[in-house]
Amino acid sequence: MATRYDPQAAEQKWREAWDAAQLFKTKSPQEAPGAPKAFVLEMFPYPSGRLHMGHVRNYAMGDVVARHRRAKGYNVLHPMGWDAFGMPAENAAMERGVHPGKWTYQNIAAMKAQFLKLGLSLDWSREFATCDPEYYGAQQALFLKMMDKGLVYRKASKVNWDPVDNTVLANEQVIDGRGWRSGAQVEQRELTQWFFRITHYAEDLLEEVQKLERWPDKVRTMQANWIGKSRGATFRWPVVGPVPAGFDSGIEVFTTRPDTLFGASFVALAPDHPVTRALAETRPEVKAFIAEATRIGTTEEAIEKAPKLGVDLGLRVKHPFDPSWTIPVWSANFVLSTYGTGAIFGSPAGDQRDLDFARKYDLPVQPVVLPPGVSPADHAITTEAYTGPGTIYNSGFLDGMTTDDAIEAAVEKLESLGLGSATTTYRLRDWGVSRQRYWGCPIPVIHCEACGVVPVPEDQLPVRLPDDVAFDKPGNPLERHPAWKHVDCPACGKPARRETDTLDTFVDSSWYYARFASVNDMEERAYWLPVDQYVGGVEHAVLHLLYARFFARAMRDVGELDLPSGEPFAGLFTQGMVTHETYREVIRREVTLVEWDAPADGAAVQEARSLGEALQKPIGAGVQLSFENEEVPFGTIVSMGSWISPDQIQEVRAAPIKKAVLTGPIEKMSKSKKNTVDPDAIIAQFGADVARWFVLSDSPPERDVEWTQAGVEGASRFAQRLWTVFDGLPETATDAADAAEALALRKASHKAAAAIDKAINEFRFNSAIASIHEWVTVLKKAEANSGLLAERREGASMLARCLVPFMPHLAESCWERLGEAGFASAAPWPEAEPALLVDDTVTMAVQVNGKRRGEITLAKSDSSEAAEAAAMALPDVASFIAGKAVKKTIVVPGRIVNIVVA
RNA sequence: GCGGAUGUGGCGGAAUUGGUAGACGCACUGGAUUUAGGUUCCAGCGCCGCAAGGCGUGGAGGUUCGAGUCCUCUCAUCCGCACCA
Repeated sequence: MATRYDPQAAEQKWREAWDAAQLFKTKSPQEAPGAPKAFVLEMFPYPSGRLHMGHVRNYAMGDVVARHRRAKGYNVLHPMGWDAFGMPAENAAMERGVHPGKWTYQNIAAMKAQFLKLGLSLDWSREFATCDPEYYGAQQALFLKMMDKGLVYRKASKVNWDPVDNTVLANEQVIDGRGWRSGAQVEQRELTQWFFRITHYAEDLLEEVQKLERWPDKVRTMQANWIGKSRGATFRWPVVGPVPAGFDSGIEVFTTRPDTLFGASFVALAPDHPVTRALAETRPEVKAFIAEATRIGTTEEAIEKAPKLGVDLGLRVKHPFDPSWTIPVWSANFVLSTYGTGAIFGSPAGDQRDLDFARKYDLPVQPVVLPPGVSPADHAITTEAYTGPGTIYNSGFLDGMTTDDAIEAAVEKLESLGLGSATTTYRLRDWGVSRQRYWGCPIPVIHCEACGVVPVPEDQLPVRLPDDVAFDKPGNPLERHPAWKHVDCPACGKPARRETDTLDTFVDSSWYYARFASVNDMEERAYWLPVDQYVGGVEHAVLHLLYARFFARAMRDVGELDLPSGEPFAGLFTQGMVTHETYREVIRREVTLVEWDAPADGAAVQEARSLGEALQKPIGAGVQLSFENEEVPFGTIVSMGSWISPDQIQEVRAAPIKKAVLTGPIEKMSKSKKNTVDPDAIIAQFGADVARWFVLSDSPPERDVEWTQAGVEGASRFAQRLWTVFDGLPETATDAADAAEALALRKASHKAAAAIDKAINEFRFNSAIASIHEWVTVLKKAEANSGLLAERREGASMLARCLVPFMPHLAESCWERLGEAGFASAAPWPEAEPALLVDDTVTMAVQVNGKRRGEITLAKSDSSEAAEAAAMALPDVASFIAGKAVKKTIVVPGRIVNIVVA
């Protein structure tokens, strides 16, 4: 009788053995001559203190790739570290009085202990945290080099200010007008900030992202949209009469539609355009408009089609193609100061926003583009602008041209008039990196009244964070520290002030992959980079992944990275989330609602209404909600209690007061919804292998997977069943093997190994797991045949090696049970023998008029004629074609026979 | 509004050059083993139908001997961006 596999004992044993053998230590290029390299990387975690199932899935996927590559003969780099600077540590400091550094390193220790239990094939010798002074010191050196190259600069600008986190946010970090972490409504403030010149690489970042074939299309598209390239023209509208100083040469606008210039009826400036602001000094109505526009811009909750607002600035400009024609200049709230020149011309017939604005303020609407197949008399613009292509009319020298030709002709004309030229504009803006926080990388500069901004000399790096800081007041502790910021100027020696802003933590994660490849050896970096396979969440599609691409270029250009393409991640995989059902406690009220509109206790009705909608379905199904086994009739007043965790369900159901459990939607695991499952508890109960197996098995890796208790238990049962394949192997064969059966079993094993190999290469882990299931079933069936021992042993040996990427500990136990030497984790991949992958017979479907009526099995060498004859001879086929004329027969060798009858 | 995806049994999903739709897993049903629960094993499991057979990949058309796969239109859901001139 087979023994049971004990994951707890086995997993610890193997982890210790791997560790003792230094199995996953990275080899230098010299130690692995001739082997191709593979840098496998998962996005490193923020040390929050606890591992969650999302981590397990992310790192399990990376580990499948790393272990598979290792078995395939690659020299593998698979490191791990910590993205350790950030707000939560400061929040902990404020709430609990613990130093952010202490809190962070404690969390790292706790999480690392959890990580180790997962059995990941990581090289921990390269571990670092971004808050280690060695790391952020190197980052400071990099910052100074970039400053030297002009890739870093300082300017006063409007910034996104998060009033909860008390810091600045980059544009990428503002989502729907709210801070990405705090969720607070972001305000605009004018501050002097440090910027990375990411726009310097806008064109390259856009062009190269299209070439990253091993990135998901979705991410590539998102980045391309974010960079937002537009070709158009920038040109001046000469101003009539006196204008604010500096604008006497005219108002500059950007457009992508110069072909519609003859339809222009106004020029509009952004509310914070310098001209608008200058006029506001003397004109109260302009000032009032700016205030109103700013108010709407920042407080509008759901930015639902904010109304078009404007004010006539009282200026007029001359049309570039006809100086005798002048049009008014307005300021409008829909014009963005940050895009293009912050000014537009309105051509209402060809742009919906311009049309809305023109209708509201009664400005002319002159159609200039005729849609194909429409006559001028039939074309009228009322409330819908026509933005499509067509023929230009009402437009002087552009008349009769197509829109495309007219764009070119108009630009040429503008150029010849010396008013402007063709330009390309990007939506992407420079990356503001100043943060008014303590727990981040100090910006290594000193401000001197005499010398200005002075870089900290290299031999004084790293600029370390002071340890003695207080978090009792909001704001930046570095600013308030009594001594830290007071230093002497490195240039003139006079008293000066240290920069107290720290760098955005996204800077830390923009180059960590290079540090993993080598601390500072450029040759070693060149060997490992780019990362061959990067694995992480899609939420970083524009933030981290764009910044990292920028940094790789910047590092290359300052000589820190020999990476010609500038692309740090050759392959990217974005994995789905781990979800779980949600549960909510429901408390019954001793009232029954007669009608929904009954004016009962207002709040209760409100709750009952919202719940009533949710309950209609479950109650229809008859089982979802019951109090003490009594079904709740629709219309009963209940109140929604709090979210409860899966293990509280029994407790709530058994509660003496009338409570029930409402099963809610399946959502991403989160603390607030209490639908998390603790990896530690799962590992303690089932083992790490089972946890890994389950998060990879059910869904394709890029989609969400729903965690279910039944699913984990199924995975655990399968692990035991797989173990019996090995544990049940007898030492000696008792019968002679049947040659045909032996060959069939060998073929099944070799085909399975090949299928698993292919599926892993294609990131179809769920398919690989399905193949392992089938394989185990085949091997279990073979147990009844006592003559097949050699073939069973061969299959088992291959299976153990194919199992390594998924359930590495169990694979080792199986390997050991087989009596094989060394570690399964170090064994080469079981390559299938090509001869065993081909069959000499084929099964073909037989169709009559495209409907399947039977199947035939033939030798592979049989001719099409033979196949046709065999098909015709099938009784089921014969009955369908009896008495009918066969019009033709299609034979696709090895696939199908289709008989077409009248 | 723009952009990107995705729609297949009760559920997660296979089918990746146009060629046997539903692999594999979960759930469920029946049976065997077990004092019982659990485990394990065997069998069944798209829908309608007693059967013969018919119908089936969101919907409607089309191309083809043959369509989940290709084309046109359409509906739904999810994600991203959102006054970007």
